[in-house]
Amino acid sequence: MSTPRVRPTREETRDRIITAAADVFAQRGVAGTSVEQIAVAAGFTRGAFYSNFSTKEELAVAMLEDHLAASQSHNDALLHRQADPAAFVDALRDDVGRDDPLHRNPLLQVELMLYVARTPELRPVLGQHLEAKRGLVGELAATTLRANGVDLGVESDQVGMVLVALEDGLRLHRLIDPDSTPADAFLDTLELLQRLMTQPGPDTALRPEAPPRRIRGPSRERSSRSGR
Amino acid sequence: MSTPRVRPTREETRDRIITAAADVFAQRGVAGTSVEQIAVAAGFTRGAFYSNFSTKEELAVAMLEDHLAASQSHNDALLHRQADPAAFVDALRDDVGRDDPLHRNPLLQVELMLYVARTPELRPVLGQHLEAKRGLVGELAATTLRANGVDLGVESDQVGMVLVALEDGLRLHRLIDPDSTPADAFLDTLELLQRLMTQPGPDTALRPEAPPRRIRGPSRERSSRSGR
DNA sequence: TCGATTCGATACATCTGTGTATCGAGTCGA
DNA sequence: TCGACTCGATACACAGATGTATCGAATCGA
Repeated sequence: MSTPRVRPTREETRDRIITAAADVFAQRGVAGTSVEQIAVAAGFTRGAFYSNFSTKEELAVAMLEDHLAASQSHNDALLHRQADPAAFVDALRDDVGRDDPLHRNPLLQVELMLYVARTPELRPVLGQHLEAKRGLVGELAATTLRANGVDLGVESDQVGMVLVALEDGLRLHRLIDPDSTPADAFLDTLELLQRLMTQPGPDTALRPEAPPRRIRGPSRERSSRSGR
Repeated sequence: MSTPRVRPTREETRDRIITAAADVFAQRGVAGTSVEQIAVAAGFTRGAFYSNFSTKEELAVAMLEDHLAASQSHNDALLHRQADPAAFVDALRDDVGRDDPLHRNPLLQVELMLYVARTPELRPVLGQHLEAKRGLVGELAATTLRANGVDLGVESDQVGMVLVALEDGLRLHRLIDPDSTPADAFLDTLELLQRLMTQPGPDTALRPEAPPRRIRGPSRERSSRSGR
């Protein structure tokens, strides 16, 4: 049998603190959270906190770096396994059901972005990540469009910039009004754009056989895609 | 001669406090700012603050409402004076050089959005404003497209949702890396989209006579548009 | 000009948060 | 099993923030 642990590993403690802090940061913000609140949320006292981190800011940085590393490796995997170049939207759809706790917490994501914006030495870190994501998304989009014989006349990086900004903008607005900004608004918009770009020109832009697609609305039902 | 005021009007004091608080909130966040810091930034003591507001939160709400009112009336004016329906981008371009201090401070805008997101009773207020802006932008876009004989097959509200989200997303990313997210990225993207939508179909999407337009880059120079 | 009132400054009591120093139980190697 | 070490809990000293009570100068009406 395994050793009946009474005291958790140092790393376990550290992870529990980070995980708990993620929730509290999302609720109250980094500045609005005390070390005590973090420790209690993790089931410890401040002693445990100061034994693992020297300041709240150090914890915030660790949390950010954890997330960026996870996100980065996820994105790399996404790019490499891209078998079907036309499945652009599907590839991004995989992004949704990720395990990373930060990824599932839009409030925390925005909070950390704001935190980074106010911390000059962190900006390059997130900036690089942002550019990488733009590159990935832009490349996926360009590949898809190219496969359809479309040339937008803009660099893929710029397409990436726009799409990633759109995603984060919708995320932000969803914090304010989830009803008017459904969770799948981004993916649905992607599909719409894809259709518009690979369609005949303006004169026939309205295709009767493809009824106007509702972006908003109860499109919760989604055809369960096969494995992977 | 006018009365040599020694003591500022109550309203002047209030406005000075709100204006000063806007700066401090942008720098440190609402939660990270003390009442003392606000008072000092406004050139007063805490006594003046508590004489005008009962809590920091009340000040934040007042600031938000001031901004929303200004923004709303601005948007209304924008809609009514829309003489040329094709000048969609130009209409929005007017939005840039506005006097409203909050409008000129993207960090504060995001900070307040996050503040609202965490304050349930404020969400409907900002939510309504968001929907109004979506409606305005969507309507402007739809009008422009209609004038070009384009029908996207989506409701204008949804176009508005996407465009406003794009604007805010770019704003957010600009906080992290202004170099890779130029100030005019949004307007340039609008122009690009407008061109794409009113262009011939995919087969001729690449128009040699219109060289690929750089969204990013030193496009700082902008042809000074004639008055109004 | 004189009282009444307004409003910002000052002083005070209280509370919350921080970081460190110390303690003690748990863990691990020999 | 024993001793050294690790790490979280506890206690303490200190700093900063909050809100209120009080004071006094500026303003306004008569």
